[in-house]
Amino acid sequence: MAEVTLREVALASGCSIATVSRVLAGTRPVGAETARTVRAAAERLGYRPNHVARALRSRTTGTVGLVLPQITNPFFPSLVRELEHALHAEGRAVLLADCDDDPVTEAARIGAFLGRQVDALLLIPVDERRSREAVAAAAARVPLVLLDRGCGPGVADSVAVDNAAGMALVLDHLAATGRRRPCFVGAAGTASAAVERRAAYEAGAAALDPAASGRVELGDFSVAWGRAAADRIWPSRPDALICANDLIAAGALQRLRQLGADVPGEVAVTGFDDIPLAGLADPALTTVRQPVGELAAEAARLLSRRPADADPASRRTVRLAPQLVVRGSSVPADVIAGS
Amino acid sequence: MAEVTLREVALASGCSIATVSRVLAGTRPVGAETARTVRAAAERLGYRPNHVARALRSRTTGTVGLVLPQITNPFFPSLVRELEHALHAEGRAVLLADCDDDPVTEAARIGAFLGRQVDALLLIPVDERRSREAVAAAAARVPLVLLDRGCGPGVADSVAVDNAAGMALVLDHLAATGRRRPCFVGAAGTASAAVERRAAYEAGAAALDPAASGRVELGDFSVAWGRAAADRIWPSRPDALICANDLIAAGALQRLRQLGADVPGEVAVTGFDDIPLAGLADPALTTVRQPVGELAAEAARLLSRRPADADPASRRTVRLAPQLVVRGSSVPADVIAGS
DNA sequence: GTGAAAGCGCTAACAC
DNA sequence: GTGTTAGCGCTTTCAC
Repeated sequence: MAEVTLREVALASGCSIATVSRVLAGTRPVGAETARTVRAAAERLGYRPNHVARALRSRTTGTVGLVLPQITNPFFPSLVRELEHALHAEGRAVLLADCDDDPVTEAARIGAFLGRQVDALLLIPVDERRSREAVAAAAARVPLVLLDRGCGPGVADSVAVDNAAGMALVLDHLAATGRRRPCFVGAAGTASAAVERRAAYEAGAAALDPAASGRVELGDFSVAWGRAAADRIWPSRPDALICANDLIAAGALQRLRQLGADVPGEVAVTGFDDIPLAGLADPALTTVRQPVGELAAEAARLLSRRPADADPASRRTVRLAPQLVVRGSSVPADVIAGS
Repeated sequence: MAEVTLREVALASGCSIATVSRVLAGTRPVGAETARTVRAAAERLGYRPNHVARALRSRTTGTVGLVLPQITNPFFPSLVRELEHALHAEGRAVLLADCDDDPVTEAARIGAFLGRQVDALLLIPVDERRSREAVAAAAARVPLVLLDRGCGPGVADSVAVDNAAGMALVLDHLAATGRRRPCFVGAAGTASAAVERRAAYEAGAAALDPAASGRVELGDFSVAWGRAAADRIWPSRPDALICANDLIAAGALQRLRQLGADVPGEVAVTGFDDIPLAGLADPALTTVRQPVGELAAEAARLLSRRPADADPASRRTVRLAPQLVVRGSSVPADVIAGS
């Protein structure tokens, strides 16, 4: 199984190695006749280009590092999928790193990828602050796009959903369906999703009820917190629980039903992200779908556009519009079926 | 940001490139004094080895390709996580491919990885039969380990859970808790998990009830099928629904409750895999946990052990023992709490 | 124990 | 349009 090299194809087709390279890589114009001969020889010998040699010479590996906090976070798999497809379509390969939600591990993985000469990095930072140093250092070396979460202003290009718009969609929907006593169940901390979604709730809820902006409970982005929050909040009888993500919503929904609450009759529950679990809950969760495919496409576009040494001042933040998905947790099933 | 190379470290430390290489790679014994000087110079200049150059010369990239059917399948993320950690611990990087459940895409991704000179492939085949050709071809070129699913006998080394043992755990548990009229809800097709789990049910169920082996309904590994199966089966009042995976079980459980069934009072429901959803269902699903960490460790071990041109006849299949996780869908909550 | 030299397979200048 | 000539940065003989 000795690998066929350019040299052997050149020998077989009677021209130089450089010409063969040009034909096969399409780098520069080549005579039609020669091209045909070369291609035939390459085909016949079963030539497969050696990407490592190519990378060494051309100083570009065609490889992108994808660094994420925890692949087991249910929102990430679909994002990974879209990114993999978008990048593969451009002939690039994806190196994957899972950071175990730890900034130290994250820094190590970033370093390992840089050592492997990735052309660019796609990164969902573990932490708004504690990831910043490693991210900034990496962004100085290769094009780097932040996804889904921010990492401080001006650190790198970033692509994320428009959290405020998503929250507004939810509030409009609840207002339109007659809810007047909403309550927000969010996450504490500085993560951009947590902060932005809460701020948008506070800004928009006053339209339903002057007191609504103050009804905010903060925990973390987990099912367990959703359950606990339901226990705390239900005695005050809100008519809508607006949760900062689907995990919280799933937990809240489950506990509300255990407490005997009628969902959506007495109380609506909404989530955010539209992870697979959202459609499986009972009743299924009304939620905000992130435009995962567009996020991936936009991230890929930013990566290829930015030259290696681009001006840091030109950093861009792209915000994409989310979509409201109405399901049974906010509206009776017959209404959905009838619409 | 000119990269520091061995040459510069050599110049700075007053010895040859070769010596520097030997010190930094630890390939061969080097004088203690020289080593110290070299290391200091490398440190001071901020030397970072270029993996691409190393790969070209040493013909090993330190890279493993991980090819899977669909990262959005909820069983895979935790497996990917464990594999990434196990491989990173050995200094290897993971190239990820998502095949969209399509054997043609799968073959393309395998080819792309081979072109990138991966040292080895870790592969969860899309299809028992339609993946075989590409897998066999790849296995002839690099060490290749099949994970979770088989791909025909003797095609490659493989690591998977012992499905029969898992099914036996479920049947023993149900028998011990007094169930006597079980029914199996599985998946049609030739996928090894589908076949092995069904066969194990048929072999073991007769101990509970001579007629049980015949009570088998086959669809696919989805929530929707679980719901449909519950509709079909509930009229015959089984006292246990043994599902081939957690998605089926989640669907069946949801529908059974909608039909007014008392779970676990009237009927127990069990799953397989222990995906995150299993713990979130209401009541939480009794299921069989795959030893994900061990699967990953064993796969990594097989990869590093097998020499490139190993004898095809020495192919190994490793089966790892699963673990029963008893939750509320098969046993009343107070029993679990009290145990 | 250390250095000199020869490439790994490919692409990029530079001539013609 | 095509060939010739240099390497990319590293590891690895082969001498000493």
